[in-house]
Amino acid sequence: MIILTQRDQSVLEAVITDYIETGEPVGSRTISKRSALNVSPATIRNVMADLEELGLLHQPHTSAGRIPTARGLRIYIDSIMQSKQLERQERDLIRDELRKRPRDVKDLLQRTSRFLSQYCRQAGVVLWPKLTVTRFKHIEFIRSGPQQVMVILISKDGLVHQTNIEWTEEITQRELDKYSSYVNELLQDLPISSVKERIREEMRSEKALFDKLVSRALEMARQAMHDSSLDDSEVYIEGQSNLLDNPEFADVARMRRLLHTFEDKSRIIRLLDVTLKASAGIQIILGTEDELQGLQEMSLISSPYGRGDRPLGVLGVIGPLRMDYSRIVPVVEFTARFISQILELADEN
Amino acid sequence: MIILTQRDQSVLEAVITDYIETGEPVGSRTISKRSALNVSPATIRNVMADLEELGLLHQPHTSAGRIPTARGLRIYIDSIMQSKQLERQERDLIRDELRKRPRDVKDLLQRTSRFLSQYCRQAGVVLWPKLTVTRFKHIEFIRSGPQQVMVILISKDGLVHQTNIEWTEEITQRELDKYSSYVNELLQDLPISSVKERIREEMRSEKALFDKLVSRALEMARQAMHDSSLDDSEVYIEGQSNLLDNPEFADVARMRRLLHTFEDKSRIIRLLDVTLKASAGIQIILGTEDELQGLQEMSLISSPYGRGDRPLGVLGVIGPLRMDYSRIVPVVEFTARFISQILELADEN
DNA sequence: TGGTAGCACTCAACCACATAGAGTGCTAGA
DNA sequence: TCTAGCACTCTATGTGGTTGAGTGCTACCA
Repeated sequence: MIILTQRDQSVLEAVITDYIETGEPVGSRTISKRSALNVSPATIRNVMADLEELGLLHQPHTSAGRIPTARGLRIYIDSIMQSKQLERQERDLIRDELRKRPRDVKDLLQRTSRFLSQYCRQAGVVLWPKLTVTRFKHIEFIRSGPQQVMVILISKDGLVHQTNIEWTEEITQRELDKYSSYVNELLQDLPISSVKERIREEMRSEKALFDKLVSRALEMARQAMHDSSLDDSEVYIEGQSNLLDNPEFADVARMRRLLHTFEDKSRIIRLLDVTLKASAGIQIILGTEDELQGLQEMSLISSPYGRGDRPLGVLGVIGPLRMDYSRIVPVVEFTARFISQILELADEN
Repeated sequence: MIILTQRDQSVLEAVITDYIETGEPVGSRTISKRSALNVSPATIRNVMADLEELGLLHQPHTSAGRIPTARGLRIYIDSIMQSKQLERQERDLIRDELRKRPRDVKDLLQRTSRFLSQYCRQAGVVLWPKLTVTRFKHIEFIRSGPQQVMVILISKDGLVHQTNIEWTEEITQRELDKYSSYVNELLQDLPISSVKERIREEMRSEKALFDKLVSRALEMARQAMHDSSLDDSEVYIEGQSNLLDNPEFADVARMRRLLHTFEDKSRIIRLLDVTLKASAGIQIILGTEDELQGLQEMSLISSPYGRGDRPLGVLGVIGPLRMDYSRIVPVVEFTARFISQILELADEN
């Protein structure tokens, strides 16, 4: 555990704030002039040397100023930084932006992602709710071939999921309708995670053993819910081009690495899944080599949305390590809360 | 109309092939050695000077070689280039790639886009089928609140579309089921473009005037089909990072412009719509300033897919002007044909 | 003992200048 | 009509010098 004196903290904060603003290494003179503590550059230099020894600052070359390391940022974020409060008008703006034209969930989340990217001038990211955490609302079997059935599954939150299944014998739409309505009745309001279980249970019941319709309907439902893609996650990343405006991406090689990472969504999904499972409010992950390969020098501010006890997905902002955390953190926090509200409303019915 | 001698054509072709390969301006000496016509560099220089005067070649500075202009490329593509035939094994590879795991349409097209990007090492692009060009298969009204109805609309090709409508009075799922089955009967197999018309017609019929259920069902269907998003297009662009590997994007400013363009999909959609409407097989658009703003120096190779008389969407490849057209054109062509086949099969039922 | 002033030192960034090499245009000759 | 040769142009690359920001260290002060 690193213990910093009040002055150390002030200097660290000053370096970081200035660095976040300018993106350039910060010299001792600048800090001496800017910061509240009235000490000379030479003194600052001593403190900075100490902070460098602790691994919180870094000097690109001997005659340059300092920039914060990931470790330095970590400490700043965890114990020094004060998140700015959102102004009322800012909150209103976010609300208006997200509330307009309440179309389907997909639209809402896509727009959220776009909004986050624009408002924070970084990349906005939203992890799509997994079906498995919502509740069953409706299923529909539709004949799409002599022995082919298209299945549409709808969750309480308004998520729509689509699969195809092959059936062993020819089947009419009329029969399928009967299956649908039976299964709908049976599974109404169940958490999707326990649907499989319920079906299996029911299949063992007396009714299923003797009633051909029931047993077939159950078999079809079983196949439909067996689909592995039920558990698939999807992720929206918007505003990647905002990242390019940061001077840290003057380097083309870096850009390329980053875009590659964004295209291979699975890695991002895995990362967001961590936040989802932690589900402990806002979370900030700094891209040191070990944690997010491919996102070195990047940083992720994210928060789960949904009910506290039942998070649906994750939303947040991806940007360079040099981001204005004190501004973006409350924006992400507020957005997550607001989206949760909207979705909860839908879920009531 | 520009008339070129045989030799002019050969030189133009040689410049372009070499330029496509290396990305560097091509000098007279290189061509003299490489090309089949055995003439000295000096002669080539004369020809090149002529071609430059015609606006087909361009010289970045006096002591550099030539690069083709968009106009030069146009002529090359239209009348000089011979598309390579696809090897059997290449065709098999494409087929295997696209046929595996026949999930829903979305998945298929997304994979197609990804495949095109990987195989051509450029960005792959797919314009999603518009609902309006397919035929009606199934509609489902689902209660999502006391006065709110979620509408799921499914087309023959397996496209799923979702809307919400507000209803003026409270309504039960049971009623909604009746509406669904009535509307399904009524609209079965109609082209979606004429569905609105059909509904209006039916609303004027005697039945609708006296039967409350019918009139309400029709009203609901009308509202559902009124949704402007029916006509929305969506577009998938994959493999943007491939573009970065081209040396022409060493320039960061250019990159940024390009990414911005890709994020504002509406422009791309408008562009692809042109191809869709022309529906005349493969089409190559070169990004001279006037045609595609934001895509300067880029080029689009695209082809509609679907039936000839009823194209569903467009797929293709976006890359720099310097692309291996002779290789990519047949790939796009074959892919479009193959995807059309797959979708047509689904449409039969 | 902690803070400060001063000074020598380091290093990137910038500029001016020189050089090499690729490629051209032009002219004279086959 | 084509080609060989030559002078010319222009970029890319490299070199050396200068500038300025910023440091570390030491000596001094309260």
